[in-house]
Amino acid sequence: MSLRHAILGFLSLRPMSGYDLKKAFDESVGHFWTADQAQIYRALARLVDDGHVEVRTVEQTGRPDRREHRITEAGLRELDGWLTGAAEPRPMREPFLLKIFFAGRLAPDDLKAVLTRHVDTERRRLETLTGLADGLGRLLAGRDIDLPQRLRLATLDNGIRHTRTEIEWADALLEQIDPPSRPDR
Amino acid sequence: MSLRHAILGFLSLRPMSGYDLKKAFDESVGHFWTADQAQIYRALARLVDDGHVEVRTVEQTGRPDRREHRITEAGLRELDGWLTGAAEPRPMREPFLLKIFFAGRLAPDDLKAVLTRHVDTERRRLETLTGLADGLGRLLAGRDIDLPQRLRLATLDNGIRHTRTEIEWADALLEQIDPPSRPDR
DNA sequence: GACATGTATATGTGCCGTCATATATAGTCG
DNA sequence: CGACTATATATGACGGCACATATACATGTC
Repeated sequence: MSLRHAILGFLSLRPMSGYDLKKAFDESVGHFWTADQAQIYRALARLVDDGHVEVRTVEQTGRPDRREHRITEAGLRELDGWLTGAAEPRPMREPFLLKIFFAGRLAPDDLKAVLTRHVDTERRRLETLTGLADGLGRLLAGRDIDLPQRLRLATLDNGIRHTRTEIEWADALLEQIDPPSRPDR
Repeated sequence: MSLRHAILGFLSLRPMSGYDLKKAFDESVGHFWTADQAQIYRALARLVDDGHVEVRTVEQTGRPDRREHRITEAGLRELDGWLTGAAEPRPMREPFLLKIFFAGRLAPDDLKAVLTRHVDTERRRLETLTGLADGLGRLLAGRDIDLPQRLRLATLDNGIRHTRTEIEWADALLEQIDPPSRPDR
C-alpha cells in the first residue's frame, strides 16, 4: 500500500525513473524504509494504470534509455489524501520481542548473550544514525532550514530516539536478570 | 518466518489447538504481534510436515473436535536455535515516518493536524499499555516473579518506553514547527 | 423464534514483497 | 584481457499475509 504513496511522494519532488527511485529510497529514506527494485517497477506500472503517473521514454546514448515518470494532478490529489488521511492500521510485528517473550526456557547465559548481541546491534545502528545526523548538521550549519528539510531531519531524529530507547530498555533488562553482585553490608 | 517460531514458542508451554493459538496470540503478545487465523492453521500444517509438531484429534461432545498440537524434540531444537540465533534482518518499514518525510508540501495546519492526531493515537496506546502493566502488577504484587514472567513484563515495558519516546518526539516536532508565540522583550 | 456469539477447522483468492535472472553497453581495476 | 561495477528495465517464481467465506452445533439475547 504505502509503497505506491512513497513513490508518489518522491515524484512530487521531481520526475524520476525506476532506477532513480531505487537510489532515492536507499539514500534518503533507507534508515526507515526499504523498497525492492522489482516492486518499484511493478508499483510504477500500477500507478500509470491508475492515472496517477505519466511516463515518457528518454532516449540516451551510451546507456540504456530512461523511462521518466511524472506525477499527474490525480496523483497529487491521491498523495495529499494519503498524507492528511488517517494512518492505515499497520500490523505490529516485533520479532525480537517475540524472542524475549519465549526466552524463559533459555539458559541464563544464553539469554544474556542474546540481549548483549541485541544491544551491540542497536549501538551500531545508533552510530550510523548519529553519523548521518552529524553529516547533515555540518552540511546545513548556519543556513536557515526550511520546513521540508526540517521534517527530513525529524525522521532521522525519530530513529535516533527509538534506538536510544531500545538500548536503555535492553540494558535495564540485563541488569534486572543479572544483578551486579554487591558486597554484603 | 517468525510465525512458525512463535507457534513453537507457545507449544513449548503446552499443547494447543489452532483456536487456542489464535487466542494466545491476541491475548498475550497482541500488543506487539498480530497473527492471522488462517495463517496459523497453514503454519501448523507446515510444522507438522517438517516434523516439528505432532497432532492428535481430541473428540468433544457438544462442540467441534480439537486438533491438539504438541511440539516434538526436533521442534524444541528448532525453537532453541531460533531463540539463540542471530536476528533475521527485518525490513524496517515506518509508514508514519514516510508521511512526515513528504509532509513538507502540506499546509502548516494540515501538518499540525497530522502530528496532533498521531500524538493522540499514541497516547491512547500508552494508556492501553500502562493499563495492562498495572493489571499485571496488581496480579503479581507481593509474589516473587520468575524469569519467564519477568521477560513477559519486559516486552510490555518495551512497548511503553517506545510509545513514550514516540510521543516526546512528536511533541518536540510540533513545538519546532509551531513555536508558541512569546511576548516581545 | 430469529439472530448473534462462541467453539473449532479449513480453503480460496489476491496482493505484496523477496530473490533470481535476463539483457545491453560503457567504464574501471588489476 | 577478464572481471566487476554502474546504468536501466523487466519478468518469473515463490512465500507470507489479509480478508472472505464455508461448515456445524450449542448457548444466550432481544
